This record gives sequence, C-alpha cells and structure tokens, in this order.
Amino acid sequence: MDTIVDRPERRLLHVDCDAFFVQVARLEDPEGAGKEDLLIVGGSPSGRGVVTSASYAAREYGVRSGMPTSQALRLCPKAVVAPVSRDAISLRSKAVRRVLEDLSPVVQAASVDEFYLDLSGMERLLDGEALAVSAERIRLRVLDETEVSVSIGGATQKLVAKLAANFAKPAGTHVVPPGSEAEFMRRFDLASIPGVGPALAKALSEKGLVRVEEAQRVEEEWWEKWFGTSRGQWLYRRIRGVDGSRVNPREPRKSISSERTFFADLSADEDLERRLMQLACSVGHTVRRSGLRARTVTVKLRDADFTTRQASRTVDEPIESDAALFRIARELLTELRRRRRRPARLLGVGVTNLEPMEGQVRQLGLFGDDARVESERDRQVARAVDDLNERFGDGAIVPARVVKPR
DNA sequence: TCTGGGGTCCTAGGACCC
DNA sequence: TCTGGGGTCCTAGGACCC
Repeated sequence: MDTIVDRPERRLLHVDCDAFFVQVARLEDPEGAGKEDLLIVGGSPSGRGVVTSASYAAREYGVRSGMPTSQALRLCPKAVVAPVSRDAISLRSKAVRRVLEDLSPVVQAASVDEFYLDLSGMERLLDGEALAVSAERIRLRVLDETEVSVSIGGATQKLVAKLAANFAKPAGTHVVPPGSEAEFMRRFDLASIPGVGPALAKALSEKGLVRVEEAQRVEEEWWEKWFGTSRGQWLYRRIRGVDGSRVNPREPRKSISSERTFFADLSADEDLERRLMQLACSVGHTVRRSGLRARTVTVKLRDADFTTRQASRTVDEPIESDAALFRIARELLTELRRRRRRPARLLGVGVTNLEPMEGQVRQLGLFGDDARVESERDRQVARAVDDLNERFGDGAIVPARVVKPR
C-alpha cells in the first residue's frame, strides 16, 4: 500500500534539471555547439529523430521535446542540432544525485534529470528552516557543485511538488503550502497533470473538461461512472493534488531493452537477423553487467506503416547469454514476420522477469545440457566476450556469424 | 508532419490449479 | 448435465513518462 495517512504534512521537494540535455551539451562543448542560443539536442543517427531537449530560446519558436527534428527545424530554421553523449548525461546526473544525497536522507531518482527528496522529520536538524528556504539552499548548492541549473518545487505531495518545479522553471523554486494544493492545481489544464496523457486529455475534453478548475466542480460519482471506480477515484484525487505516493529511494529494475529505428526500412530477413543479433548482444551485456538473469524475452517490430507489434516468450529457467537470448528472439521475430510481412522500420529486443544472478543454484538438467535453453558453454562464451570488450573497448568483439539454431 | 529510446504500469483474456 | 469462484502466470496491447 502506497498511501500516506499517518503523516499528512510531508515536506517533499522535486528537483528538476532545466533543459538537462541542452545544459550538458553546453558544458561538454562550450566553444562549439554550446555557444548556440538556438540549440536542439536530439535526432538519432537514423536521421528520423525527434527532439530530446530544446534550449529555452528555441522553445519560444514552438520547439518541444518529442517533436520530429524535421518539424522543429521548420519552426526554427536557425537552430543548431547537436548530439550529446550518454556517458556525459549519466555522469552529470550522478553528480547531481550525489549532492542531493548529501543534503537529504531520502532521494529518489525518477529519471536522469528528476529527483524527489523527502525532508520530513528533519525539522529539528534544519533548525526549523522553511521548506522554501531549503529549496533555494539546495538549488544553489547543486549549481555550485555540479554547474547544473535546476528548478525545485515543494509540497506535501509528489504530484504537486513536480508541478511546482515546472512552474518555477527555469532556475527557480516554488513551494505550495500545506492545505493549498487544490487551489494551486486550479491554474493548470488537465493535460498538464502528470499521468494525463493525450488519450485521457482527449476523453476529458470530449466531456467538456479542459481546465482543472472546471474538473474540480465535477462530483466524485461522475468520475466513477465515467472512468470506473479505480480510475475515477484516481482522477478525482489527482485534480485536487492528492497522490499519496511515497519517495522511494531504490526500486529494482524490472526490464532491460534495446531498440533501433533504421536509417532506411529493412526488408531482407538476413538484414533483420543481423540487427537482431546486435540488439540481443547489447541487452545480454546489460543483463550480465547488472548481475541479473531473465526469464522472458520480447521482440518488438515496427513496420514501415508504423504498425507496432510484439511477441514474447517465457522460459522456465532464467538465461543470461547472448546466444540463448538470440535463439529465442529469432523464433519470435520469425513468428512476427510470418503474421505480417512488411518492410521494418524498427526492431527491438527486451527482457523482463529479471532475477538476481548471485546466490542462484543452477538445477542440474533433467535431460542433460543439450535440451536446455541455455548451455554452460553459452554462458562461458558470453562472459569471455564481456571480458574482451572490457579490455579492448565495447564493440571490439562482435559475433562472427549468426549462431546456428539448436 | 511523420513520428527516438529507455522505461513503468494497467488491462484483459486464457490456461491452469485448487 | 450444467456449472462455482479465486488465485497466479503468461501474453499482447496500450497509455504514459522523460
């Protein structure tokens, strides 16, 4: 149960990095792309990319993250599109997190650029410091130690703290006092509430509801009638700024995946299988590096017409090797292609049903190693490849051929 | 205008077990 | 002959977030 009843006046902060990818691009390349006022980060190498993050100047032209880069450049032709390395993103993100962990007992990383802090119970330690003062102190400390500009929202609820941080952007703080959550919510459109996406926003506007203010006047029974008990109640609470969820420091990873949109659509099975192999190896590597094994493999296929399908299979014993991953993935891909055969735009491999690798006792095969999904040799090969890649750099070792079916 | 890549969570039907 | 209900797991799809 995730509902808080015993502490109605929690002191929560939401720390949100301002245009994070743009900031990191500037820090990484201050003399080059970093100098551009109109800067867009994004666009995958496929050339079919979308905007990951746009500078505030570019946003004035209507550029938004998630927008196709081509469209962004039509809106803002003078903008410069730059890439930013994942390592740089990850290092900066960790740096911000370390500072926050120094300042707060409970820190949850909600994504690379968002963190929740719970300062409840620290009143005495902070000498009765007002939450707004704490927020500003933390903002300055992060900026000073990491060069990353953040905005911070404070409230009794995560949902409200997050909206308050958005409200304070850029480089600001905003605290919503206990008891004024519902009032604070009234300034927003329903579509800006986290959890209300395009589909739900459309359903709401078809009922004539666009503003939170209007929605707050609708009685609870109507919400339940329209959206069912659970979803209806969820909405009724949410538009009043109540979500009750806790700040959770560490949640175990539930899935690992890798997918690629091709530069040009692929039709040949051999081409798809080669890409599938690369994806399986990438996922396998992450699985092993994380000290995990997986029981369910999923293949995702997006056809040229953007129809997206997936197929998955669960095996009895968790696997970790590229070879086993690939064998299952290939069967799933074959099945998907049998059902519908179009040029493929995107291919993905993912695993779920993750289990920790350590402390696992491998059962001895009832039918011997050959009948198993994954053999001891498969695992040894995978580890050897990991070792070599670690020594000579990722990607130094690639499979010489497609592994034969068993 | 033509839609990335990494995730989480929810729903719903069917299999299977008790 | 027709007919239970609850729980768990698997699969597929979809909404949503950054």
